[in-house]
Amino acid sequence: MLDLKRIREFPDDIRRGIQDKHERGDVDAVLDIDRRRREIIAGVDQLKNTRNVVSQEIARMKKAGEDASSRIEEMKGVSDTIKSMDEELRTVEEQLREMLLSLPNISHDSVPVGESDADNVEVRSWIPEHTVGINEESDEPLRDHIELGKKLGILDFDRGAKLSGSGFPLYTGAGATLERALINFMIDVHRNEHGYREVFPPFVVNTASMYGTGQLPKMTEDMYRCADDDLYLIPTAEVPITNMYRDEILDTEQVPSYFCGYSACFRREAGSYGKQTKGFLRVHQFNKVELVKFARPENSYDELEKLVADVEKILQLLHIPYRVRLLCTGDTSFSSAKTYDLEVWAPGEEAWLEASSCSNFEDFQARRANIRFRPDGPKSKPEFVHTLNGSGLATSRLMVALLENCQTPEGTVVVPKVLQPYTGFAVID
RNA sequence: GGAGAGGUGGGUGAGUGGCUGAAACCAACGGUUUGCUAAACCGUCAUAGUGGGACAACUGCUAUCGAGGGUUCGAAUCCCUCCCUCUCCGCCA
Repeated sequence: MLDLKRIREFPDDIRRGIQDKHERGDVDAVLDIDRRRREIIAGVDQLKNTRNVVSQEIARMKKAGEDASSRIEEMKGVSDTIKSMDEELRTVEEQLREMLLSLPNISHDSVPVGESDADNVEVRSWIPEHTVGINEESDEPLRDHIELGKKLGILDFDRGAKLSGSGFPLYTGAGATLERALINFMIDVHRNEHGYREVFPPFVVNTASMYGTGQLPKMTEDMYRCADDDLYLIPTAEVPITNMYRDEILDTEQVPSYFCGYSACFRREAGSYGKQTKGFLRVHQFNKVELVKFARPENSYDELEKLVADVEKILQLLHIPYRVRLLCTGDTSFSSAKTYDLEVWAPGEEAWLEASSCSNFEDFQARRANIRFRPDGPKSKPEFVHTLNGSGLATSRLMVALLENCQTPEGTVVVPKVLQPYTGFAVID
């Protein structure tokens, strides 16, 4: 949610920002309704004041044994007016809130203006000195992850579909072990080397949480919902982890703080059928280790760079080639002010796959979720924190890259050194 | 699923219709005292909206005692609905 005062003061900037982001939002309507709201407040507060004053007087008169009936009669009318004005105010504020909730975050100045993926800017790329598998010298054609998965008996898409439908992958044998190893490895690196505190969140959350991080109201059709309990399956651990501190004021020393946590992620991917649906590329359930930061506003962009570096470290340790791209305004998500995507190279697909998205939301989520902190000791006035998060990383896409990069000409897969303590085996064959 | 209990400020916890935005205590913060620490004492100690003011200091008003509605001149206090938490029993991983 944007700051209403900021909209009042710089309406043109907001209009342009919304346009750059290719979102919709009627700034003038917001300003109109805000003006109306303040009118009502001015009037009704005045009336409440008289009511309070006169009520006190009535109390005093009664105590003194005087007759207060005329004053009481007078106040009946006032009370009725207050009631109807309060009702109108509530309606107006609800409208305003809905409008504000539907306005996107505005991109940071450092974000290139652009329309789509084509306008994203590659910031850097990284290629390991040596590959884990052996593929460059061989004449054997590279296999893709589906073929590898089938041949090695580690991914069973058909039976996954039998259980739940397409897009619900089933890992078997060494595949299941490898998946678990990846998760544990990533959490350990972030916890032990990057200073993140580990959390294990619930996988379903209530609507307030979904509003807090910005999934609601816009992404309703993309989420799985348990209608009987009015709970949603989380599309990312960002939701529960960021919402841990919803409606709280953090102490000075609690900011910045870093959290990492694993969760399964559930996405309906409505409307994307037919696109990249084969194998692991787009699934309804996947595993992800998420990084979340609560940062001070003045250095949240430094925190974003560090966050990206923390994710890169994982890929480097796994010897997986990747590139970092800065998303343009049009490709940046609704809630984010600035986003870097990390894309891993999948040689079997001959494609870059988005495996991580790292964003600074500034105070957009914090304002929605009402997460504040005292910037300068226990007496200082609360301010909204800046929230950041990034996938560190999503295992589905990572698994594709890993299998395809670490395959041998014989069709086996070499497990990267750093994962071997977690898997207990060095080769999948 | 059955039966109960309860939701008040950072915490504990008073408060059953009007000088209660809310006692008291603890924590925290500032200070006095002190060789240092401790103790003691004094003081400060919510958030938001809206207006004045230089979008300062400061200040007026309004709101907030789980949420919403009702009764009343007036509600933390009475009534209704909902939400949440806890305890016991049953069932179950």
